[in-house]
Amino acid sequence: MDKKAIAKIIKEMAVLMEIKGDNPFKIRAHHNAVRILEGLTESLPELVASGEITNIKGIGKGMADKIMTLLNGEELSEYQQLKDAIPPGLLEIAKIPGLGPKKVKMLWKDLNITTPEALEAACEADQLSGVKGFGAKTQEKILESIAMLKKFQGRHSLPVARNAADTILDALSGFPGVIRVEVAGSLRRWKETVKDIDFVLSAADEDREKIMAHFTGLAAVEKVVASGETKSTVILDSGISVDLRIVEDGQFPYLLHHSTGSKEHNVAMRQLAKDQGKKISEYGLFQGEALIPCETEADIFRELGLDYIPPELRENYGEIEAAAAGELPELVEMADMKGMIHTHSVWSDGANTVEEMALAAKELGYEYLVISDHSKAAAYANGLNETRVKAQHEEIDALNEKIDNFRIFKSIECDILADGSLDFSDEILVTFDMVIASIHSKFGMSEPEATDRLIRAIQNPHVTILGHPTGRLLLARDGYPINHHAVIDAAAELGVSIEINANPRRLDLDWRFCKYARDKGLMISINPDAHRIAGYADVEYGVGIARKGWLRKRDILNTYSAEEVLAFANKRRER
DNA sequence: GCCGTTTTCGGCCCGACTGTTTTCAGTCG
Repeated sequence: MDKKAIAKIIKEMAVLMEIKGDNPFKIRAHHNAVRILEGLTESLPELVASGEITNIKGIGKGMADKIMTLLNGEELSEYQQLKDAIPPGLLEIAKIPGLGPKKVKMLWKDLNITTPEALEAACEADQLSGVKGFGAKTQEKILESIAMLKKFQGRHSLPVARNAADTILDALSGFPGVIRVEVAGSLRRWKETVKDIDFVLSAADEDREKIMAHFTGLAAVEKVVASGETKSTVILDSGISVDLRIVEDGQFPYLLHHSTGSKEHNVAMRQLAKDQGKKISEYGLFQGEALIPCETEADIFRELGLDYIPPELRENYGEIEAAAAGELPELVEMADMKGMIHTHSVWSDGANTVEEMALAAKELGYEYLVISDHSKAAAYANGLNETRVKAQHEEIDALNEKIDNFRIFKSIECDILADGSLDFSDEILVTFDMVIASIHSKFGMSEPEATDRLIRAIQNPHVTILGHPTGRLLLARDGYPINHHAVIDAAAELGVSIEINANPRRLDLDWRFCKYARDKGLMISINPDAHRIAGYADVEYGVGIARKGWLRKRDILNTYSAEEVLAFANKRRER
């Protein structure tokens, strides 16, 4: 059983224990373990085998034993007992907003409701309103929640969320009485998908009501879920839930920090404050009863003895310790990006000509463009055969003559075949300035097979960059399973770069592996995979994810000049 | 279930909103 499956089971155990009514701290320990597993970059079997796993804060002997049992494919008796004791449909019911473990248990014990379908029927038959703690309103809300869950998957892609957030931010920032307003939450932290959007806003007490009314009355608002003096929640017509919290301006930085999260970062920050004899909440940083005045988030961090922690890093994955030690990385920025790598043209499945793509990149201030159309195996994408490759190279040579102060590199997004070989011979590959190798077929592999396939591919000396390493499509399909650890080690060893595919549907390499890759000396490339000029804008998502992964300018291939990038490709070929 | 060197037992972050109450439990972030 792999890490992902183990995390899923421990998570399920936590929910089952909640419904059962177990010790809340035991439950929290399980939730913590899930998060640790999800963020783990080291090989789980190795950590367990060496016993190192119990050195991870939050994993003790008990949890290590559970993990080991599952890892060995053995049955976990505690899990089986929980499953035997609690009907499986309750797990689905627990996902319905507004229904927590206590109410789920009550539905089960009092009404014998154990499936979402039964719950829906019971609501329609008005059977809930008589149960203690439930009422007509609750019943109505459950029906709405069930309908909403059916309509929307619950998470949203970054472009959908950012567009919605920008629109609301515009509407709020110009409104009378608004002093400061910012997007917080997972969107500010650059998570790869978001569940909702959080706004924090400062205003005088007397202006709150009209600002709240303005917010809940916005054209994009489909439904007002909750509306209070300091906090409101709405659902937009696009299906995203949006929270707005309002405080007086003096509290703004504390609320911004609190609402940005992550939850785990906040818990650790509160503990840190407590250790220093202070207390932090969304209302302030306190020494005893006295507020420690802070104008900005940076002031808050400074008062706690920390460097400013950029929102992207606030996941409690070591950023607080690094900030205390003055060892936070100087993160890569959009302005550092010098070239567009991994782009397509009309030669394969792109919408613009090479010339149009080049002129647009130049216009945006970039110094070079790497054109990497699909190779012949990608027939569905009008992939290039050997003859057309030659013709495209002639076109690129001519354009390089014609366009001043700009460089177009000849490249190819070369398909990795099932056995790990590439679909062009070395005689053809050598004619490219650099080669991106990607998998586009035969996704149904086991982890060892897929890992081996990728490593074999990058062992070809012509390969410069590994494209979208897992092939995942966010919110749509999981990638093929790979051992990230092994692939990153191999790439670092060979001098091959791995891309962060900046398309917001991919964002693959996952940010959780970036820091490990960086520390292995791997060069990361932030690539738009642009199929049209507008696709260049996706680089911003890639930079956001790279920042989230602790990457600095020097870790990113396309922050280097055209000559340096070419040198990188040539150096790999010489190895 | 995890943690810790003034602890191996006794803690474990904090507050708003809702609905169903008439003072609060449950849920959420």
